[in-house]
Amino acid sequence: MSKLQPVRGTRDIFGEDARRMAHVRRTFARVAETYGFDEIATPVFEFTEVFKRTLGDTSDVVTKEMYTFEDRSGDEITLRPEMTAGVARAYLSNGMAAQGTVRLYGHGPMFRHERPQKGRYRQFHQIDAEIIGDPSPQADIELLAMAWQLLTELGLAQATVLHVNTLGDPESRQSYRAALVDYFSQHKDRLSDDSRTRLERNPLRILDSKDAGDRALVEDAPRFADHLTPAAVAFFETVCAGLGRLGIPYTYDQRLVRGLDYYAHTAFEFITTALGAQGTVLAGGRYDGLIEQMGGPSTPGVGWAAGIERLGLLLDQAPEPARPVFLIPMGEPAADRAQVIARDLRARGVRLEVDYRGNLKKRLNRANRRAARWAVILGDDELAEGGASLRDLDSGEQRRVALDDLAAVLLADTAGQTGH
RNA sequence: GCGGGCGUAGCUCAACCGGUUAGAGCGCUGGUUUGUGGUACCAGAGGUUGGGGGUUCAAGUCCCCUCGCUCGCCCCA
Repeated sequence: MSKLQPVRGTRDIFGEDARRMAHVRRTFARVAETYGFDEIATPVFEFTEVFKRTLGDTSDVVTKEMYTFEDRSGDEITLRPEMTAGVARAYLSNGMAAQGTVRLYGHGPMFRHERPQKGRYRQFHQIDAEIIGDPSPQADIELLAMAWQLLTELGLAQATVLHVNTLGDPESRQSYRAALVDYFSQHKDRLSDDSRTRLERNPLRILDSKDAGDRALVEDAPRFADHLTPAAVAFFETVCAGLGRLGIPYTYDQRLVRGLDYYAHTAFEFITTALGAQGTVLAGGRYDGLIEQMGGPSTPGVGWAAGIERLGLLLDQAPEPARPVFLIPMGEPAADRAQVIARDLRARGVRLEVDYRGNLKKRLNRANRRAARWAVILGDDELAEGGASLRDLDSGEQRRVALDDLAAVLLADTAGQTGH
């Protein structure tokens, strides 16, 4: 069982899983286009620098989760652990600043070397949306509106809760961070081990610790709200008002944080309780400092990403496979004709499978198992008169149809169901 | 990276306090039937019981290691 197994944390996606994920992707693409986003596909690997600079040297993702290697020419390469860094790099590489604000969406595999769990893989897939170049809270609102519409169309809006918080502007953050460090340092002895390291590396993270002792301390910790500048407050209130106006339910969650310095203002997560410890299904926020940190001009940005597997897992039922037409030629001459007939029908858009083997009973049986809608039976009798027997596999009705009319008849019926 | 649970056919599961050729259902292939389905009957293929080592007259069953899956922690989609 060692050789023919996929690498830990990776898996083959087919059948129902593939259908669930395709449904998520297609729904997302449609909604994103509707909001005026253009598709972008960036490479699945980048120079390691790209992620190191944006994620910071101390984040968990960089220190212990990246798939990093040296390629044959000696370059340090990393499989992308998330999409934003690559998109930001593409924005700079292609001089997109000249276009003004850009709205980009994309999807694809991401890689993190973590312990797999339900809804968590080492290769997983995300959909991603970014608005780069727009400093206004309107951009945040649109992005959230789009996320909400996506979840609604997937039937998941009720299954998730939107948590929002503000991380303020840089001044707010610095002031708050200092206050937090000060406070927790005084109670260092009561902090959990994990949180003691957080205090060094990423003090905001202590706020969402799951440790009971930490939580007690957090109760009395300084509040971000008390350290926000008036401008930061105004920004956040605009976002919240927008959510209210659009009828998007949310809860203000002061413990929702992002560790890295380039984040600013809005942070949000859509959370479900249906996936165990992997409750976050779609998350994002504003990253006004990121592009500058990467070496570009100061450029605002907001975005979010969602796990396709997680969304797919939450769909209460998988999309049904499309129902094909089953072409059944009986005998050699019919089989020869069937090749041409099949090609012509497919060229006109009929979803068609041909079954050449076994007696009619067996073949109709297979047609059932493939959930075929129609069986087209082609035998000597039919061929003699240039027609075929068309059998409705739901009702059992059967009639003769001229070969020339076949495509029209089948397309008239399947038009409504071959969608997806 | 740390801790708990679990590994028997493609899938879901049997196999007593260790006991001799590891079974069943579903699925798959063929037949009853080159021409009418969702049913039936018959037959067949498919297992190094995840892998390795140990204890024993004897291991799917007990012990150790390892790999994989799974749940939680860290972190995150």
